[in-house]
Amino acid sequence: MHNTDKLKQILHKKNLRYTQQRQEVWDEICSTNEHRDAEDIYNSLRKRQTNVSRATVYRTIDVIVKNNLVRRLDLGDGRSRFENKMGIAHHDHIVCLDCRKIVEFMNEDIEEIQEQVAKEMGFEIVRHVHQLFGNCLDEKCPNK
Amino acid sequence: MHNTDKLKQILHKKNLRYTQQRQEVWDEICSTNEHRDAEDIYNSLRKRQTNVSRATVYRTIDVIVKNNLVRRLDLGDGRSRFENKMGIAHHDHIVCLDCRKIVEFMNEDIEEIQEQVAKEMGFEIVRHVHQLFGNCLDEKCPNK
DNA sequence: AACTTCTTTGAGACTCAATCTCAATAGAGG
DNA sequence: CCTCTATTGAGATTGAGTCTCAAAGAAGTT
Repeated sequence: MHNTDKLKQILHKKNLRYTQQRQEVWDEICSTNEHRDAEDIYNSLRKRQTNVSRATVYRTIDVIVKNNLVRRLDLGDGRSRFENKMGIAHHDHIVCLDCRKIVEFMNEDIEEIQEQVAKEMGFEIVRHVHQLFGNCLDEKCPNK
Repeated sequence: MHNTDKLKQILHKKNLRYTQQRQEVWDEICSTNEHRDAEDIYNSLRKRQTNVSRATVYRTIDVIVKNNLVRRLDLGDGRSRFENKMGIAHHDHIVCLDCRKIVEFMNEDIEEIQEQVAKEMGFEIVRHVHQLFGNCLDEKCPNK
């Protein structure tokens, strides 16, 4: 399904209005697979002469996060990153402490065990955060 | 080892000074096993007439976190919680979305698999964050 | 005990991501 | 094209945490 249609569909379903600004923000987010923060997205929009206010960028991101088009990532550095979720399977993240590279991983066994652990402790998991921080062995990474 | 000695020892090793204020903050942190934030700790100190400034509370927490007496916990709600690490084994956390109860868990298999996964992806893990968010089945929990 | 050196403290200013306010603007169904 | 609401933009505000700098105070030295 095309970007425009997907956004329109969701906004309509929730009785929200389809606006130029929301489309611009959504287009911007769809334009790369990097993990960018709200400020980056805002700046990219300005750079291509698209005037959407900072408040609207934040508000639009909230809407699309709540509607599962985008995932909010909190890597503990004080600002949220966002990643397009369209057609992307669940995964968690490994972050290089030197070059800040972010790599995705997914392990079915971990997923199962954590489900089991939670059950044993009397919990039903709604969501989880699993992040590994370390050093990558990449040649181009500083500290090599 | 007694609280006072442990703190003195560490400060001395790092050529930092042992002060009344640092002792007060450390005592306050040792006084419970809850996961409190800096503001809570600051308020508890004031409540018992102990005047340590907010800046000093934050600075002291930084010192003891860096020296492994205390663990900083980021549960994604915008402020750090702290937990005493003295004699406490490694564990991760399950958080109830309804009552905010925090329970600890530890699973050796998950620890091993995540180490393995990181290795396969060319990383050496330095630290990790693993948090499960969900609903507890506790009778006293709201939404029951 | 007095001296010296260097660290620490407190009060409040400041930062920075994110949220809020409210008047003006503009979707969308009739 | 009207009406009813939702949305927008600019800038103020929030809140956790950090910084500044003069004054206070550890701790080693004589």
